[in-house]
Amino acid sequence: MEIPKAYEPKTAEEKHYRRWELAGCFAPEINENRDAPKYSIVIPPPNVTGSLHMGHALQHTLMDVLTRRKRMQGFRTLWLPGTDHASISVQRKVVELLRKEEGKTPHDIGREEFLKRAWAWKEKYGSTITDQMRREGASVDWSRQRFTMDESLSKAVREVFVRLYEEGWIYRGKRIVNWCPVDKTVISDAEVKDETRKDGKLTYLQYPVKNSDRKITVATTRPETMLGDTAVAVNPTDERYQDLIGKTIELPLTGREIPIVADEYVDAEFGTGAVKITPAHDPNDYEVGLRHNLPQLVIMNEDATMNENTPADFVGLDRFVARKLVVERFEELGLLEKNEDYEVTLPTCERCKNIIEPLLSEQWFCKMDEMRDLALNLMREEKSPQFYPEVPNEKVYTVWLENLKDWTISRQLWWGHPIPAWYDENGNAFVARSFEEAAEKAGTSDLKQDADSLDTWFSSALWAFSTFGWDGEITETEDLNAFLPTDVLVTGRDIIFLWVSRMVMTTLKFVGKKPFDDVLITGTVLGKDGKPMSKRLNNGVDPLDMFDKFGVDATRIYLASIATGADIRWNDQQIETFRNFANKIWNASRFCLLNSDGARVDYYFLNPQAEVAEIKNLIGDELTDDFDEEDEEYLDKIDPEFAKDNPKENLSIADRWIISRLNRTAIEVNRALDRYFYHEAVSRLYHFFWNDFCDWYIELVKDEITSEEPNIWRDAARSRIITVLEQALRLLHPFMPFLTEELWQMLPETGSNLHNPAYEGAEKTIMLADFPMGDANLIDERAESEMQAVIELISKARNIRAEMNIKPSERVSLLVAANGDSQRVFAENESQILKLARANDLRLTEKLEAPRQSARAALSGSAELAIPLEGLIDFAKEIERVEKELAKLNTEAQRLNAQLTNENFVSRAPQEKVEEIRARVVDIEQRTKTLNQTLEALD
RNA sequence: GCUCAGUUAGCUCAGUUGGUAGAGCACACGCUUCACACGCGUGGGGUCACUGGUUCGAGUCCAGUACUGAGCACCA
Repeated sequence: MEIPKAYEPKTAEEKHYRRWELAGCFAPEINENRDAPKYSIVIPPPNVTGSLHMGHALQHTLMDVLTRRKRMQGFRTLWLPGTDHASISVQRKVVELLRKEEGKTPHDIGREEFLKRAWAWKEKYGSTITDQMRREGASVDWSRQRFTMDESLSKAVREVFVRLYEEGWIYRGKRIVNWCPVDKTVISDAEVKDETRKDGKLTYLQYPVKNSDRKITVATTRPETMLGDTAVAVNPTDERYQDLIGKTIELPLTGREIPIVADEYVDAEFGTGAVKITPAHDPNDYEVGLRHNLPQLVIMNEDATMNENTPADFVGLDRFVARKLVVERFEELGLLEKNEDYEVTLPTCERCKNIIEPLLSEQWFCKMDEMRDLALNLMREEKSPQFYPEVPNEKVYTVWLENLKDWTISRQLWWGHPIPAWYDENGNAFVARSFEEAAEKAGTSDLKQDADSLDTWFSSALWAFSTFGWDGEITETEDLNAFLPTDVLVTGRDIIFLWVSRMVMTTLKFVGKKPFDDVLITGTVLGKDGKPMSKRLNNGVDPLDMFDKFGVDATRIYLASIATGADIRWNDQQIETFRNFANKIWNASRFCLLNSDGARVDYYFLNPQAEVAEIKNLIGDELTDDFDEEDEEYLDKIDPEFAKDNPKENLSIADRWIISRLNRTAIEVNRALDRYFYHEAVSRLYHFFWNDFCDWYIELVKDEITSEEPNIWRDAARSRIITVLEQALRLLHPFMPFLTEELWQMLPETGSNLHNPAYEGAEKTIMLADFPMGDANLIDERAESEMQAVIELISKARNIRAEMNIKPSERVSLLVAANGDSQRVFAENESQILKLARANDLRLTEKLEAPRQSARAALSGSAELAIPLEGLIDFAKEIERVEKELAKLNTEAQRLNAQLTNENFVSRAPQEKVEEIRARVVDIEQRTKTLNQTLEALD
């Protein structure tokens, strides 16, 4: 077999995905077990405008690891993919394309034509991200792929809108909203992001009082809005302004006269104690305006230029230009009191980052009270959904719900779900599932549909059940029954409000079920500079570049190695670690494969007792006369006399040790993944594979399996190592699907017989192999401690060699003093010890008898090691080495003794603990004694 | 302003019932050891931000301080 020396990720990556997909491995239908428990995840739908970024790669990896493991465990597993229509993003792309290619605006071509272009755009570019998901190895069921504007999902949107309207939760009203002048649409509170700027100004403007030489000073961060002022307010108790309440102000620049009103809202302590009131451009002013019956004067256009309600020389000016001009004019009039630096917090549009303009506007709103309570009750009564990590996410979620305000759901966009409302010529609204229904309600067909569309998050809110076929008319489907609630939602913390909470609310209301059990909130992958990746900072890392450079598997397992929920600063060196790990797996497998003649993958090599039990179960406990020929080959397996000569049942300490380590690892990996502790699972696998399997097990059995002589003992050893490897590959598969599949296919005698019973008929693939759960009965504490002693002996010998500068080619002798039991262990592993310590003989005695010219080391269990170094020993150096060791022991002894002489410790600490410390002190004393003798001998 | 999180080896980070401080990388020394130099062996390196408290015992629990970050509120 020709196997390249270095792992080439591309080769494996190109080979397997399509095969898996064609074989139907991703669909739940592959599972042949009728009674299999289900496991389901619905993907957070990426935007059709998006291309894969590190956040996706992270989330997809985490979802795929869970999905692949559960699938291997025999669950009926579904990971449902899909995409989101992303109305603002697509709209912006299409507008831009239109401008560039044809120099036209959307209004030039009209709504219908615009939507055609938008669909075309979606068809052309909308699958970028789903193609990239194939590259990631994401085992999603493409046959169930959804898009938020699919007919069935759109129908669900209309249905939900109509029902909420009919129940009075959705209404149309005039309110101050967040207006994005660049996207030219309203956005919801949740889509506004506050940004603090230090270069703001607080401008103090003087307003002359009519028929008086008094002026009243107001402060503002947005001077241009004074053009829309319809009052000045002061606190009713403010003595400074008592005589001015009820007077009139001649508003400069406008020629308008406005009243001075008294309102509790004004804080007398802040600024000048007088506030300009602009009801149409500020939410607080709006409220004040309502209380005092003030006019609502809108002074801006939808692109945030000044409108015809402003003086002629302002009309058409951008808001920021107008701002400067207002200040200039006030200065000219001598009415500018001051203009001081001020730190301001500006509302910005989450999507386009431009500054939001609060604006009076008529929109559709959704009152959340009822659905909010459903969600809060679910949390209170069932503590659901369960957040991971629970702190701080559960609180963030709950507090947000408690303070929830009405949701602005209309958008001035064409791309999206049209609002199912029609107006007659008098402007009466008819909300209906279709035009026909609306016409019936209105009693006329002379209706015009609402020009706006719905917030993209409105359809996303239904994603948990609309993806399973719920459309309002159809409310039960096989998938809905089978897969809802899903097991876990994996997503980022930025959309807990925008999405997670809303799915909980709508699913409870419309399906009467919770959408998911768990919510796993991932951290943010930051750039190398520790800041969130962004185009502006140019600190982004493209996952596809990482795939090319380090391989998909290395990238995946690196992403999984990040502690759950923690932010991570991107670092190429970390991913390189896992690229090297992939190569290590490749080469260890290569070694096993190069020595695999006569070997086969057979789990019973790792658990012969299970085979014996199975055979006994098969043929009965007693060997009766009707024992037929066919059974004879089993004889050696159940008869202790024969078993002696059966290599399958004669396990060395090293064999029992690696089997124990393997099972311990499997148990820990499963335990960790059950708690979404991916990083712990990765760490366990990494160290099991690299340290236990490669550094020790391969080295310990190397001679045996590379022996030239083919015989049953060698073949058994080969089968054992290759079976351990195969188990390790299964454990690694959810993290590194391509590498493990590539290698697994090369192993001798792998087939669908290794599959989980649920997939017996399927084409052979590791992704359907039974996931090892680990068997606690195969954890062998004794083998582990015995092997630990062997490892310690070898390590100490190597340490002496390195510190004494003994050439690798120089063979040494090992003199070891140990008790009977330890001697047996060392003797059993003599050849391995000699090889790995580069020694040519090992002498085991009760008491150490070593020449003066020896280097020595104390081992655990009162054992001692000496290496005679006649002519080689550097006494000064050896003294130094031993003293260093003694110093270490001394520090520890002091600390432990301090504890033991502390009466409080001895009397109050658990007896167990005290005994443990005592035992350690004894051990340290023993070692110290040994080393002191060594020093004496050296003097 | 309120709330929360973080502060552990040069770097990036683990450390869940309080009981000998860990990993990877980097660093030093030595290796053509027949799977792997994307490697092998050995080693050095930390008063776990600071102050106080609880405890026989604190990286771990409590209070406070400093710095970093996030969310919410305010923002005339």
